Amino acid sequence: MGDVHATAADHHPIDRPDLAALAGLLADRTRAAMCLALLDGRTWTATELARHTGVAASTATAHLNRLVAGGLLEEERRGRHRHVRLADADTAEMIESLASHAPLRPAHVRSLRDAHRHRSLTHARTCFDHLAGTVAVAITDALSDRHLLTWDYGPTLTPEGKDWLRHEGIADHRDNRAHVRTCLDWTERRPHLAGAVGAALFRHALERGWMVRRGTTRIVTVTEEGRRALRERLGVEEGVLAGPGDV
Amino acid sequence: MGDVHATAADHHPIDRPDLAALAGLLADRTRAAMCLALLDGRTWTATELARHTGVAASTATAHLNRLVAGGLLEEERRGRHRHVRLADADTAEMIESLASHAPLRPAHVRSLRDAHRHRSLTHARTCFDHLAGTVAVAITDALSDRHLLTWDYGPTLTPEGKDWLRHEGIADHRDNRAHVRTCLDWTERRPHLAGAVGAALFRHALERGWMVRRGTTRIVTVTEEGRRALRERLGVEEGVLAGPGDV
DNA sequence: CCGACACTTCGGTCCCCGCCGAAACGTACG
DNA sequence: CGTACGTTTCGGCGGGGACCGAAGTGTCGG
Repeated sequence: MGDVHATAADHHPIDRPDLAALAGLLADRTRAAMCLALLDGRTWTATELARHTGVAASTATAHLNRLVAGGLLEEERRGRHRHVRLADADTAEMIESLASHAPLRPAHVRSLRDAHRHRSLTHARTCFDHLAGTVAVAITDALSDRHLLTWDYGPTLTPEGKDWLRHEGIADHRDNRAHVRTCLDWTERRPHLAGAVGAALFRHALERGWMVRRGTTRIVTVTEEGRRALRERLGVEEGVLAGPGDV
Repeated sequence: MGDVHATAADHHPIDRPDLAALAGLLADRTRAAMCLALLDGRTWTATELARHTGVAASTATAHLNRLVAGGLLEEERRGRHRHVRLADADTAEMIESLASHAPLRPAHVRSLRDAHRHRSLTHARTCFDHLAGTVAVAITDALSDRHLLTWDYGPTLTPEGKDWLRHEGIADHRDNRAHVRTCLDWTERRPHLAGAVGAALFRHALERGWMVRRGTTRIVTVTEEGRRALRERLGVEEGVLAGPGDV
């Protein structure tokens, strides 16, 4: 039957997901650290990332090339700067989800500053477009306790929950198919609210001055006003909301 | 101030997720292929996986060692055989989710058998404990059309949906917090029903003889009886349910 | 127009790891 | 027992890629 391998096979080009290629992008300490840093949803320059990960500028260039080519990052050249950010919310979710499944490794803490920064991160941080950390889990729990969020057959807003969002003016008007997702917290190992509703809630909190972002990091602190608002509106305990001391 | 790095830092052991380590496990073609194969939820022996991925037995041993050590696989030694399977449904979801984000690569098709196998896989296959492929997407769409499943604020069963499951005898009695999740299909790039409800539905279909698994592969075929049942109960079009010819 | 700066390219080193075959080990089966 | 078979260990080979420093390109600011 001679040469067979050039017949019907070519008519149906077979595409299979290249899992190894995607995983390979994240399989390096430096690139993983870059992606984790970019989870703050901001735009970083190449030099910032190089300094943050502790590698030479030339090494950072090579890594960013691969991440951009792989579609994980998007770049924007402005003058002599190379700005990069995560491609989209979907990519961010994938990375955060992967991180939540990853084994925990004891990290080398060099200074008291490091230790404090870590405490702040576990307390409240951004996760691309929504909130993560102890505070996020507490808010999620509070929503559940008040029957605004239910877990039967998957996390969903209850009718009361939808009304509450509208009443608070948080409802995401741009799409009426707002998405409730939950995100597993690495520190808490418990789910917190994510998706479009989680993002709208966080945006709302920032606009009302309930929370502020700490400089150029992922760290978020809850303001005095925020503590009051969250206690009054959701019954979140003040103790949980108090950060690890003021910096 | 001399030696500082051995003070308060040690009191607070800092654990950070080792994203690179987890990704590294999947960053190899052979290991990725093994995990993808294991997505059928079955138990494979080391030799089977070696043959399936086309590597020597000794190479397979090394890979399995790493996957087991990394917690992705669980093993069971029986006599001279080493049986492995994915650690749990959570791990399977993570891999499938990662696969759905991975870039598609044109695969090398060697034979007509390969091409046909691929068509069968895209039509209907197992995804650990539930169904994936064109048929799964069609069923999910049908559930949505009949308002048994809603997408507002995240995928959830409607009250009608819960009643329908109970009426059909599909309800998962083991836990009343059954979980609705959706899984992005690589072939369709559209979501299909997963989670506990998806699993219960698939189990039900197997028990009623609506579908049968094809040998030791992930391939699933819809029986004549299944076609009728799905059309009558959910209004799924027969055309979609017909497989790519009988083998 | 000249220095400072952000980034890139290039050359070179080093190490990790995926692969194999050969031999050893242990179990199953006649 | 002895043979067959599934799996493991070991040695060795080869390639890919992570890293750096030095030199080059382009841009901004004085």
